[in-house]
Amino acid sequence: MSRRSTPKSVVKRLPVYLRILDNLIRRDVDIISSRVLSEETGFTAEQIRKDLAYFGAFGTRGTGYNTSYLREKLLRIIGLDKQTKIIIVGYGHLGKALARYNMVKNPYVKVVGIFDADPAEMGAEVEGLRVLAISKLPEVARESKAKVAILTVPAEEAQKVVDLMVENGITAILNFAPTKLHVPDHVYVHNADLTIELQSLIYYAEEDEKTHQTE
Amino acid sequence: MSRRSTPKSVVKRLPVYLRILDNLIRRDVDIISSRVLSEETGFTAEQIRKDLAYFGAFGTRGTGYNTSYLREKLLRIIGLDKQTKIIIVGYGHLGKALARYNMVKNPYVKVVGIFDADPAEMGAEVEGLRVLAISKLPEVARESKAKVAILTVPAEEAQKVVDLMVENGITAILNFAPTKLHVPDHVYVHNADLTIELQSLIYYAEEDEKTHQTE
DNA sequence: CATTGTGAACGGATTCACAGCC
DNA sequence: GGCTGTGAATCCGTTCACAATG
Repeated sequence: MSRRSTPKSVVKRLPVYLRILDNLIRRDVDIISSRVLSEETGFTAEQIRKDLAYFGAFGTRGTGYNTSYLREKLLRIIGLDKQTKIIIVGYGHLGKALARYNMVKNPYVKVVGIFDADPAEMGAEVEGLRVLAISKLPEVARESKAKVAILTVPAEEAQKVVDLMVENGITAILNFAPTKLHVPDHVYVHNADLTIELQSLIYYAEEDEKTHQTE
Repeated sequence: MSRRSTPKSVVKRLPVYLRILDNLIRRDVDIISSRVLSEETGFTAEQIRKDLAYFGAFGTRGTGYNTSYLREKLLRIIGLDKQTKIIIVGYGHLGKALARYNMVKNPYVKVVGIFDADPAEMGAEVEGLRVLAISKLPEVARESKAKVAILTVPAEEAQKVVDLMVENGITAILNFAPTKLHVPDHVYVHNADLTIELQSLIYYAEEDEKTHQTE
């Protein structure tokens, strides 16, 4: 299960499969074919089979995939089999929303620290967690051994905060700040600048093009 | 400037260029080379030249690109030369954040309607706009001629809301709901399920892989 | 016999290498 | 001389077609 070389395009689809499987299991569906998964996800059946085969042979020929078994495998592959600790830095509108968002209430993820530069927000209680000054980040990150961070600070402060995160063991960052982050090679950054997502959407707004759902 | 066939990969990068140009112009930089744009964006210089050349020859050989001129061109290409009207449906934590987010305060975009199913949220004032019942969506969408929508309702309600949007002229949707949307061919959906983005990030959290910033 | 798993073909996007131009 | 614009080569991901198998 070499993480090293998995195509990014595959990794992006794995959580989608997981979500569908969670739904199917909740509806007591035991077996699912790549064909039906295709209908639920919008990806082609071949692509789904290739994606899954990438990590091993999880299906049964002639039958399909066992939903619970596949779910276990996917949890393991993604790294959600144990609860992931994350920190949130930036407690503006977006940081607040994310802290309260379902994402963070689901069983796979646990927020272990929320930080902000603005003293006015400090001390606020969110889901039993106090908002702390950024100066407390090193302590919390090190003690919790959190590896994942969500960044929603203003662009001007982003790089400084990222340097601090990286120094203290963070290796994966979901970046909402509208700026390119510079990080060492072992750190993974996923940019999710919502302004940019909205602007590329606008490009398509006026035209009558084929539908292409993008993740 | 055929919108019809532009590669999606190119479209995703255009707003990034725009953001850099805005910054450069603010700092009174007149000329920029693809090399420097490359450093600012993380994309290769060749790729940037190809992307821009896709829409015409905007640069000057031996010199570079005029920042203001290129900005004008990009605004036109993306469709931001005139203010884009958008609606936001779903006024939970995330919808609230987005309504107040900078994205929406920037000059390119104007929110013309905010809707929610929950009467408790209705009537709330956001930036001079009242939160309305979803039953008012058709009227507002038609009168404003808005083409772009941001969707942050729960998964169960998403499809119903989308059908209503599409009936009333929406052609581009930024979907935060964790579900696949079914839309006619002329409607473009961009999925931005934050749970999924976080989960694919977690995949990378433990490994020591090369940095690959993704947009 | 239905459905998975996969080598081969294909196509789209990126990189290379250089011609064209200021 | 320096930087853009672009055809050719390459790389990577998707689709096709089918062999493998419960």
